[in-house]
Amino acid sequence: MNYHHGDLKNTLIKAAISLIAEKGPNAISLRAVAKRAGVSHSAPYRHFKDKGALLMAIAESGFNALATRTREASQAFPDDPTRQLQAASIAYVELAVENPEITQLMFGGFITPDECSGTLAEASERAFNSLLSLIESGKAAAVFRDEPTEELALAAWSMMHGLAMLIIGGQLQTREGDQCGPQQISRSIGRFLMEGILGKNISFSDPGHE
Amino acid sequence: MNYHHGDLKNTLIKAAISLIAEKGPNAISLRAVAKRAGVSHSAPYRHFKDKGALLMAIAESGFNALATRTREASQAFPDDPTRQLQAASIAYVELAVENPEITQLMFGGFITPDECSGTLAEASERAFNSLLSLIESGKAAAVFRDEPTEELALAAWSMMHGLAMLIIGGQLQTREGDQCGPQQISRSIGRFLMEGILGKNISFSDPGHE
DNA sequence: ACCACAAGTTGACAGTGTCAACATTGCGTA
DNA sequence: TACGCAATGTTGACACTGTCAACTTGTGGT
Repeated sequence: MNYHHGDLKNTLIKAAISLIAEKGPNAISLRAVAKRAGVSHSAPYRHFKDKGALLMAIAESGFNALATRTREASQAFPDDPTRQLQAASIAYVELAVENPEITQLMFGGFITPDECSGTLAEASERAFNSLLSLIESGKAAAVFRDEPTEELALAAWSMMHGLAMLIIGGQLQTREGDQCGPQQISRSIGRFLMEGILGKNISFSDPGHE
Repeated sequence: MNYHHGDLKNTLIKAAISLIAEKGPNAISLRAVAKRAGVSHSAPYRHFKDKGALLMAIAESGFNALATRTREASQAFPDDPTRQLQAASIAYVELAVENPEITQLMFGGFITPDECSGTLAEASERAFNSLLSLIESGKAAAVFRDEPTEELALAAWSMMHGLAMLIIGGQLQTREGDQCGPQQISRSIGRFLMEGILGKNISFSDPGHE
């Protein structure tokens, strides 16, 4: 094949993602990634400063995926902040559970904050900002409680993030006997959050049926 | 010194903990641990099958610490399930934030579930069971809502776990400008959970003052 | 006293991240 | 068209890591 690959950077990222999905984020080697990409062991250094830089690029794509997926989910319910929040919450947990290793890469401490590139922080920022504006519109519509937006948003984020991490970490395997899938679990525990946010008893029902 | 160290196992664990606290859980080497313990590079293999076995022992001690600390915190408020839950929640987040690297070790996917020793699962189980009984007593006292205990417990656990993980991961560094400490954040977002669990507006106030 | 066994050491091996030196290509410029 | 340079990929090397086999040194039970 060509001496010059042409699009090695993205090929490396994809190879790394597939390897991470197989062996976990801490068990992959740069050399194995290069081999899977069909390239020599130190070719990656022409595109990434470090092994960490490659992992950061993957984490960044993960944050972008999270941002777009939650945004899309909430956009399915215009003018209904409650369902928007429900849908975004469920989408968050679902995406995380579908890609456990990448989620661990994003949040598990593999990337130190000081070497965190600006674009990564931006992607994370975007995801949180869309949640903030969602909460804002809910408050504006007098559907959500009149509390500090950051606190409401952080409460929702924390709960869904924690649920996702516990599922991924296998902490809920034995208990909660009927492993009823992330959707059901999200809904069943999201009720309590919703009631706290709304200030009244509302069911955290299936947002998939209109 | 003695050729036979006497208590090398615990010495290794302590050395590993101190190294993890310095360099993070994925950056430590078994050889560095051995060196810090003042022992040869493959001495650890007389006490741990693997590098993973050492990490698992540390994680297990972490789960035990979490279990005892949350239990102690809740025991400070006998016959007041609400404050018990508050205190346990805050203690959970505080301990996690005080030991970020070990928490990442425990929940960040460094230990695969299949190689998870039974004693580790037990320690994790104990922590969750004490939360379950806490919720139960709250329901029995007609203070908590009459909902499935597992769901209530999971809701509380998820929120505090997620908050801890977000803080540790540095995701809340830039936003939430006044980094007012884990206690304050726990309280401010725990309010919404409490209202959902209690079914009425109650302040998630400082449990430290009686 | 002695000896089996636990506990620690040494040396080796394959992998890993990383870098320096070298090879190959494609593109802009003369 | 020919040239030369920068970008891209390769090879070889180095220190470090996890792990194992072989060896050494203590220690407790008979």
